[in-house]
Amino acid sequence: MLDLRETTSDLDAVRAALGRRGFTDDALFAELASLAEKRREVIQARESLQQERNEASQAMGRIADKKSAEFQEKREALKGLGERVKGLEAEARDVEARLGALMLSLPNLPHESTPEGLDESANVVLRTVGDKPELGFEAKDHVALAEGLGLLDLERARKISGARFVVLRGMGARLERALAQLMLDVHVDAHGYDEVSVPSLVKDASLLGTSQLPKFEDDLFKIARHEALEAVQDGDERGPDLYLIPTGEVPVTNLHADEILDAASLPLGYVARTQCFRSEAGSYGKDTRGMIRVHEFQKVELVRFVHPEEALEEHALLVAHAEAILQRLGLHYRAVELCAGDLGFGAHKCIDLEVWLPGQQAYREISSCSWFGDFQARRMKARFRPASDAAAKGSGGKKKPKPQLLHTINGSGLAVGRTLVALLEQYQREDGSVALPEALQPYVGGRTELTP
RNA sequence: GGAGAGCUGGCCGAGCGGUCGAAGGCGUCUGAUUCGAAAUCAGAUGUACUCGUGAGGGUACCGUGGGUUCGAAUCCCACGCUCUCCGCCA
Repeated sequence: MLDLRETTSDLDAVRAALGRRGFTDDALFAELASLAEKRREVIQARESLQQERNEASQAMGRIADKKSAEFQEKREALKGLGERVKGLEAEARDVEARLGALMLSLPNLPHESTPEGLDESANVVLRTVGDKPELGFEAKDHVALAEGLGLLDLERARKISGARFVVLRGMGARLERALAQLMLDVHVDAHGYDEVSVPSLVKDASLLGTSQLPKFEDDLFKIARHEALEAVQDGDERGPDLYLIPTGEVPVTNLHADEILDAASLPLGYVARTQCFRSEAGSYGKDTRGMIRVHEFQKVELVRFVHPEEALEEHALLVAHAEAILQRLGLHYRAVELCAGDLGFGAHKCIDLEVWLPGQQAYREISSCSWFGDFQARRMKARFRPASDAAAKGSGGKKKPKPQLLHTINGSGLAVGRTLVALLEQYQREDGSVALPEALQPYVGGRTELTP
């Protein structure tokens, strides 16, 4: 969420910044401006009436004899004041709720370094690492390879769960496990992240915090609990209130919701392997084959909580951490800076890592590393207290600095399933066997290749 | 599934219609003491909104929403969340 005061005090700047990402809605901005003004008026009216009520009631309290005629008289005189206060309170709440809903619907402002452009064609390739493997034969795709090697059983996945689910077997299952473990080990031991193991089901408030809700409910799987179901059947408005996480970002980022952290504890870095669930509504016909786009997959997620002044460098650092995995595995990939129009809803700046898939002759996203500025932190109320700095010391002031919103950064490090796909496709041999990179070998019992 | 308890400031925890933004403790900060530190003593220490150039003023917040009342952290109702015990279960 954007800051209300900053947004309304310079609405044109916000409109221009959001315009960069193709977000234009004049009616919305007009309503925002008028609601913001209305809000001030109502707040002022409410507060002055509250003050009147408080002063009168306190005067009542000071009258010793509650049975006196004076007391009775004053009480009569005050009847109705409370009602008027309540009326204004309700009005203020209504205005603030409408304004809040509008603010929640605004995406984040792109960072100044974010390239111009309205769709992915304007994304900028920052660097390409490694080379496309020269196979010398026609590349098979991961489905053909995996089925040839007995790693993948899509038919049975369909039987037990339906389309867009995957069953891995034998070395397929083991490779998934090995990859996740390699990733976790590198991030913990080499990059200094704290490993956490977190729930796959979260409350709506958590999804609101990381900005999957309220706008992207259709992308999520909801869990209907019995009580909640009954409430719905009884005509109650309340819906199910637990969701399957679409990414580890949600539970991990919300670890510090509603907290005020010590400045000295920053930056904080967490890594988690989680199951991820996506409804993939609206992606009919896209990537229907194999394990590129499925309802359930594993991902190793990196999340950093950082000081705003260090955020830009911290973002680059997280990208480097994710890249390190690709490099250890010897996978050819490129880093792409998303243009303003391709940014995710909450992102301030975003760099995608795209791995080369010979079977598709295309680069495919394997990690998306976003810097959210204070967009998520404001929704989550995740703050830190700055260290008392030299300025305060010099002036002899002993005021504690005010809490300030953190910046959040996250990215996959990496999507496990897609890493497996890339591995198979890039290391494939003409006979359908697949070599295994050295870094992975200790995790698969020393095996150096997969053979049919 | 059954029974019960609770939700108060950075944390713990008292309060149970007006004098309560809220005792006390812990933590933190400042000062005294010290060669320095620990210990001790004294003082300070919530968040947000709003008015004001400023100094400063006002308002809200004791899980959330509603009700009773001149007045609610305190009473009533609903909801949410957390916890405990029993049952079931990885």
